[in-house]
Amino acid sequence: MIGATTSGELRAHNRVRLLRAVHDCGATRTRSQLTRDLRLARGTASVLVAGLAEDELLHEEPAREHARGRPTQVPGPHPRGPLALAVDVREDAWELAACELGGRTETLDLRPHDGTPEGVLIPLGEAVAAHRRRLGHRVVGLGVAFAGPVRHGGLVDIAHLGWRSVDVPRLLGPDVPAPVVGNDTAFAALAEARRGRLQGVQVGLHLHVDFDLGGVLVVDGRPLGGASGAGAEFGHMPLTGGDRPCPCGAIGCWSMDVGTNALLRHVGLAHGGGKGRAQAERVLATSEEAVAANARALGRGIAALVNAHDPEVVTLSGHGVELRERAGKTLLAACEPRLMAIRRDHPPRIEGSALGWRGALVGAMESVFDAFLTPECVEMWRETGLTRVATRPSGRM
Amino acid sequence: MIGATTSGELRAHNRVRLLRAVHDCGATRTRSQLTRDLRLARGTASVLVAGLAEDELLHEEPAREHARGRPTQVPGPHPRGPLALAVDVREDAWELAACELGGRTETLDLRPHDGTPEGVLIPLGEAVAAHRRRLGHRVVGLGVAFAGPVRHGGLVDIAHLGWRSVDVPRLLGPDVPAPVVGNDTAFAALAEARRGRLQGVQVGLHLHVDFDLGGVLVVDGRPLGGASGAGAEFGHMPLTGGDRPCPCGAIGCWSMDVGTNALLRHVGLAHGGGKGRAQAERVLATSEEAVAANARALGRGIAALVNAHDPEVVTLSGHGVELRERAGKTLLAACEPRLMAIRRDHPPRIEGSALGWRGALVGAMESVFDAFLTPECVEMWRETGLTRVATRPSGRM
DNA sequence: GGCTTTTGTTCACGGCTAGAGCATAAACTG
DNA sequence: CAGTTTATGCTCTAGCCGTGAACAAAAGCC
Repeated sequence: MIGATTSGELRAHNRVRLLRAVHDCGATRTRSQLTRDLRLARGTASVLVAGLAEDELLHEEPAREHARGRPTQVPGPHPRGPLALAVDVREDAWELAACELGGRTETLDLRPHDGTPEGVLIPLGEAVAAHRRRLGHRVVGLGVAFAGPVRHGGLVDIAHLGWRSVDVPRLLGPDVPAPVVGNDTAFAALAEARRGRLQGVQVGLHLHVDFDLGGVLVVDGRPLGGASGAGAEFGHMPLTGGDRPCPCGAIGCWSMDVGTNALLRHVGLAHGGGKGRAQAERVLATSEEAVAANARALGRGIAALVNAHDPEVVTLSGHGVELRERAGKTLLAACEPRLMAIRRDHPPRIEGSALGWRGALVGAMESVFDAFLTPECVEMWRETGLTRVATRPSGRM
Repeated sequence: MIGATTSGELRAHNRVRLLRAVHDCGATRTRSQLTRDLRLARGTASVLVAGLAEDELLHEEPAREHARGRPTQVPGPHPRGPLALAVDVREDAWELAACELGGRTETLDLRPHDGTPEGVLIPLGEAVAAHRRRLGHRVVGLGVAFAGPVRHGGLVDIAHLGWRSVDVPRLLGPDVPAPVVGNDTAFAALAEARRGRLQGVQVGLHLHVDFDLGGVLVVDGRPLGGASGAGAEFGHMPLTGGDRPCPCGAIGCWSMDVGTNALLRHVGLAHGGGKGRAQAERVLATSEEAVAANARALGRGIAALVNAHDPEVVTLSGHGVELRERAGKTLLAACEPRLMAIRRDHPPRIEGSALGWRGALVGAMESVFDAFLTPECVEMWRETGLTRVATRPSGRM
C-alpha cells in the first residue's frame, strides 16, 4: 500500500499497522498477540504502544483472561481517541452513528424523512454539525451511504426518488467534516469484507437487495469503486434478457427484476418513490410466486457475474438474505444452467450477509477509518494533539 | 504493496522500487531523474545503484544527451541480468520471446501448431527447456498466454479447440521454470496498463477481439484475475440478449456475437476450431454488414460494462482495433442508448490498443517481472549471485 | 582558461528495529 | 503459603538505513 522510504516513515508505517490491527480485530487481541502477529520485537511494540497511548490514539486495559505468565494488556480505543461519524440514508429514513477505533458504534440519531434532497440533507447536516461541535477534534471524518450511484465524491443520483446529481456535501452545509459519500451496496460490501463473510476472501461478489438491486465486486478486501466513484452498479446490466426501460436511463436492467419494486410490480401494486416497504414485506412473506420470480432473476444474474469474475463467495444482504432462505433452490436452478462448464465444478458459495441491514452503516464507518488510518493522517492527529496538549490549561507535562 | 517493518526490509524495498522504476520506464530515465522521482537522497541512490550493479541486476551507461553539469548515467539491464521468457499461444501458432529488465524483447522462436494440447505444448516445452539451458540462471520465470480461461495457475480450457482442463505445467515438462500461465486478454490488459493506453488509469476496461471476445477490468494497473485465476471472461456474460448456447456451456454469451467466429457465422461460412483466420480477414475487409453486426454487439456489451464498472477508458485490441476504425459510429450508436443517464454525460473514451497484437506477449513478460520484482525474489537473486561469484573460477574479486 | 552548473561520492548523524538481559506479575506446585 | 515456572513488559546496546552537507568530478558557458 505504501512506500516507506525513510526510517521516519518506517515508524509512521508501523504505528499505522498497529492501529489497523487493533481496529480490524475489534480491539480484542492482546498486546502480546499483536506483537507476534505483526512480527515486532517486544521492545518495538512497547515503544509503539507507549507512543500511541501518549497521542490518545490507544488505551490499554488489562486482559480479562490470563494464562500462566505475566498478564498482558489489551490495546483498545482511547476515551479521547478518534471517532468516525457514519450515516445510512435509506429511501425512507436515515440513521447517524458514532464509531470508535475497533468498530464499536453507538446510534446517535434515527429519523424518517420525506425523500427530497433538502428534506433529507438539511436536517441531517444540522444533526451532524451538532454532534461534531459536541465531540470536537475527536471526529476524524464522516461517511454517508446512499441507495444510488455516487459520482466524484458527492454527486448522488437516486433515480426512483428523483435525485439528479444532488450535491451532498453542499446541502449538508459547511459545519460538517468533508464527507466520504458512497453507495450503500459498496459500503455494505466493504463491511462484509472487513467484519463479515468476505473476510480474507480474495475475490467476492456482494449483492444488496432493497427496493432495487446493487452489486459490486470485492477484490482483496476492497469494493471496486469505478473511475468517478460510481461503480457498484451491477444492477444496471441487462442480465435477465428483459427490455423494460429502467429509471436509470438504460434498458432491461437486472435491477428491474430483483428487489421490492419488482415484487410489488409482480403482484400488480404501485411501486417506486421509496414507498411501500411494509407492503413489500407482506408480499415477500405471502406470495410464493413473486418471491420465486425474484429469485430466478437473481440467479440468472449471479450466473453471468460468476462467469465474468470468478468470485470465491457471493454474499447477499438486505432482502437477499430472505430470498436465499425462502427460494434458495429456485435461485440455484436459475443460476446453474447459465454457468460456464468450468465454473460448474466449483461454483462459489452463496451466503447471507453476516451484518444484515447494518452493512451500509458499518461500511461507511470503515471507509472513514480507511481514510484516517494512513501515515499522513495519523501523523497529523499527533501534531494537532501536541499543540492541543501544549495549549491546554491543565495539560499533562 | 508491502509492509516494510525493519530497516533491512527498508533497503530491500528501496532496491525493488528502483528496479521497478527502471523497468517501467523502459530503462530510459537517468539516475538523477530516478533519484528525484523516487525522492531519494543522492547518497542513497548511489549506494543502491552500486549494490544493484554489484549484484548484476543493473548496468549503468553514460547518458546520450547532456545538459550543463556533470554527465549522469542511465541504469539499464545488466548483460548478465535477469531474463523473462514469454510465450503467446494463439489458436494456430505460438511465439516464444526473451525479455530483459526494461522490456526489450527478442523473439526466440515462432511456430505454427496443430491445435492439440500435446501438439502445442510438448514442442513448446522442449524449445523453452533448450533456451533455458542456454541462458542458465538468468531466466527468472516463464509466462505463457492462452486464448482461454486459466484456472488454479495452469489448467487451461479452450472450448472451441476442445481443450478441457489441460494441465499446462505438466505437458510443458519438468525442464521448464514454473510458468505463470494466463489468459491472453488478461495479459494484453496488463501490457496495456504498463506500456499502453491504460497507463496511469485507475479503472479501465480492456477488450480483446480475436476468434471470440475476451474482456477484463483493469484496476490500479492490475487486471482482475478472479478467485481461481479465471476472471477476464466478460465475453461469457449474456449482454446482447441472444439465447444461442455457447461452447463454454452457458447461454447467450456476448462472445457468440463478437469476433471472427461471429463474422464467419454471419456470412454463412464454417467457423470454430481456430481455423479461418485468413477467410475472416477477408470478410472483415469486405462485408460491411457483418462488420456492423459485430460492432453493434460490441457496443451493446460495452454499454453494460460501463454501467456496471464506470471505467475511465475502454481499450480494444486484436480485431477490436479494426472494428473501431471501420464501424466506430455503429458501435457508439449501439452503446449510447444503453448507458445509464449519468454515464452519458462523460462516457469513457474508447481507444485502440497501443500494442496491437503483441499485448499478450508483453503482458506475459510483465507478469514474470511482477513476480520477480519483489523483495523476496530480488534478495534470493542476490544470495544465489553471491554463491555464484564465490564459486566462479574466474570470479571478480 | 576560469566560472558555473549539475551530478556522484563520502561520511558524520540521528532515527529505527532487533535482541539480550533484567524486572515483573501472575499461575502453578507441593 | 512460599517457591517455581512462565509469559510479558521494560531498558539498553548494536547494527543498519537514509539524510544532508561537504567535497570531488566532469561537463558546458563566457
